[in-house]
Amino acid sequence: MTLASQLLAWYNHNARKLPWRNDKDAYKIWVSEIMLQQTRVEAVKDYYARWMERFPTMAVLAKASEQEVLSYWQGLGYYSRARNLLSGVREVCAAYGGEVPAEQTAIQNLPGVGEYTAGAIASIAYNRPVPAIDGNVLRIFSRLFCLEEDIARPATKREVRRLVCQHMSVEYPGDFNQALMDLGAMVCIPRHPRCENCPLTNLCEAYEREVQDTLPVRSPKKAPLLVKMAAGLVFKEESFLVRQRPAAGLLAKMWEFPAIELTGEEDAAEQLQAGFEQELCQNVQVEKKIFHYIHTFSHRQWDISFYQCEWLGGGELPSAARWLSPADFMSIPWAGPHRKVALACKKTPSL
DNA sequence: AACACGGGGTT
DNA sequence: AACCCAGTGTT
Repeated sequence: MTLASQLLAWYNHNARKLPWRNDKDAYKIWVSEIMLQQTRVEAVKDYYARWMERFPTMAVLAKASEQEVLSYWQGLGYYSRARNLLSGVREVCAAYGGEVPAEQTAIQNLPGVGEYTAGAIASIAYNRPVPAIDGNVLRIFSRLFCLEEDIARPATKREVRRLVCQHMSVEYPGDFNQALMDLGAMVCIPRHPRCENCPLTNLCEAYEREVQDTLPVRSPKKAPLLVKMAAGLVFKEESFLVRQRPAAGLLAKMWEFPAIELTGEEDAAEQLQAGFEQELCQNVQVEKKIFHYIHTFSHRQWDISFYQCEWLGGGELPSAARWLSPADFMSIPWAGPHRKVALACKKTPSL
């Protein structure tokens, strides 16, 4: 018996039934892999179903607008994934005759597709004998071979890649890679692995030495930066003033109620009013605070207050800003906590 | 090598 | 409250 044969035997009886495993369509594998990056399976299921209903083929997706695509991604996070997926699919339609290429190197040249995702698509959709090394695989192999170096280090990843290539199934690379994902999700889980259910304990050095709970080793993350913000809700003739965020950076191209980062000691209302003047050429009277949210990202935390404002007049709006009726609120992708406020405003436009 | 990039579930 | 997740791109 080999590692691969033991793993595949286990997989044949324990594979999870997942919506994107119903066939080997490279586009479906691609979409699922991108959605699953840094995102839990349970969170992805609903998004995947809605996505496939609206964008069942690459030809359909290629013709959709970026804004609509972002709306379908709204709430999943890491929005560059959606923008890259759209441009990647357009590239496949234009340069590859509408077929996802089968070579890992070609797949990896598509935007948003790195080594892991290219390996997953090549192995699952095209049966290419290439590894797909993600957090699950790093965790499993760090335990199997008792690797005590930080798994974030390139040297550790190279060592895992070497070991995976040495042990992977050449006959069933797609099932082998998916089996590792399932093992990582159900048995060799991050904390307190369920070794009593594992098909590989006879090969596992960490199990042998009873150190499976101490692996993998990873460097500590730094605390998120705290950012205080103020946003203004300006209502005029049945519409609210909204604007699109810049094309790059956090929540790129998503929409928000005009907001500023608060600095120093100055009064929040004063700073917000000045922001409307400077950035939007609008004169507003900041009134009372009506919403407050703490929104935590992976690397920063917004402490954001939403103020009701009275519109007193203004010049022409910059191109990124416009008046939008609450009836149209769900047609645009909202930036994080702004969506909650938009929903509240939609329900009670008067406020 | 370090950092930017979301959001939510688990412990 | 800390930790983690089917990572990729930029600096």
